[in-house]
Amino acid sequence: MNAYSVADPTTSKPLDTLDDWEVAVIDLFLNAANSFGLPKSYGQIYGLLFCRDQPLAMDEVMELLQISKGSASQGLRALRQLGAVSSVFAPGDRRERYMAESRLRKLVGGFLREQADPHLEKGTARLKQIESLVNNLQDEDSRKRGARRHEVLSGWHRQMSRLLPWVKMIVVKSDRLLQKNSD
Amino acid sequence: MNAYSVADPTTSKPLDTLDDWEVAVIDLFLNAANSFGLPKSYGQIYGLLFCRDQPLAMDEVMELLQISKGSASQGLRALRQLGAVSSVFAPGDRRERYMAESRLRKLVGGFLREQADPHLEKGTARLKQIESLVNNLQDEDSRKRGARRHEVLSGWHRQMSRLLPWVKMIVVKSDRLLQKNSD
DNA sequence: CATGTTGTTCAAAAAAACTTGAACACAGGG
DNA sequence: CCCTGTGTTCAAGTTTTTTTGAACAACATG
Repeated sequence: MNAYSVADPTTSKPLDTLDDWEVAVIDLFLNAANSFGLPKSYGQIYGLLFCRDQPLAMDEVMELLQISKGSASQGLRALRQLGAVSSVFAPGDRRERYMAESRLRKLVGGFLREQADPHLEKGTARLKQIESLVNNLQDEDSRKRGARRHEVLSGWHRQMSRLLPWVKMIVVKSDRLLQKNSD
Repeated sequence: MNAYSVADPTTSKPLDTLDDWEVAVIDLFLNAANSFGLPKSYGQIYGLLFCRDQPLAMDEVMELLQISKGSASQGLRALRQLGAVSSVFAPGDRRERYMAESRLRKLVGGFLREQADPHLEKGTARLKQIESLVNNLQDEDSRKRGARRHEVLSGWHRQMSRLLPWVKMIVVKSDRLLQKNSD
């Protein structure tokens, strides 16, 4: 047993508790979420669903992870938004049930679409703003220095824009080389 | 003039204040640092140095950005560690002076080396731990499920390990295509 | 409709991350 | 040696982010 185990002996069926390896996987995703700048509860929720064969309902997620209704609701929404989680309805049950997307290319694609792409767009606007501020400068030397910096930033922006499609493509390519579609 | 301008009229030389475009660039890097999971002060410091032709000393950074000694010291150390900032000594001045690295491939390389590589290493250890926990399971079906999940995670880990060198290479390649070495 | 179930929202509480500044260490001069 | 300029450290304070839970909306069901 471990910290996530449910104490109540009347609910001691395996699916109501977490195995030790599941706790380890959940913790792995908790840390991963952190390094991607996402709340740790998102990582926990994804990790839990990732471990399970059967989709889970929100109250089961709350119970197993010992998190609040609010966290579960917001986490599941964000994960669906990222394409990391999808939902299904079991016949005869009004509750929505959630399962993890475990194809890496989908996860990477969703993350880049939601996080990187918006940044690139904002970057375009910011670069324009900087350019105009630089052009307003009176002093010749200052304007030249500003213009050089603007060029460097534009170059970075261009390269980043080129890089992203490659990142997606490489993941797909590895995917095919491995002759699987589940990673 | 802007929020970063120094009020004291006795120090009104251009290099003691920030141009509007510099403020915009600093803000750009502030936001970028945030999205890379770095403290915003790191972004500000890098942004300031990026704008300048001449290397700045720590007290100049503090003054221009209005940040504390501690932030400046820690920020500069971290940025040097990342390879984003290098230091030089001007003759006849005991202070260390700092300048920004503006070659994208160096920045990306340093970031990946300091952030991604350690994660991959920790991942290897975690995967071993998970594997052993899975192998300890008594129940046949549980063990099988755990083993499948471990395989998926190992596959992701492998793909990520392969992806990183490509990311570095693509940046270098663009670098050459552009026939420049300053971005 | 009244009721129970499911899920969302959001203000307040808690936790985490960042910044500050005073104390400290170190290195040259004088 | 002592003093001054430079930079680091870290406990405490501040800010930001995340989590919580009670109130609320939506909806099916009897």
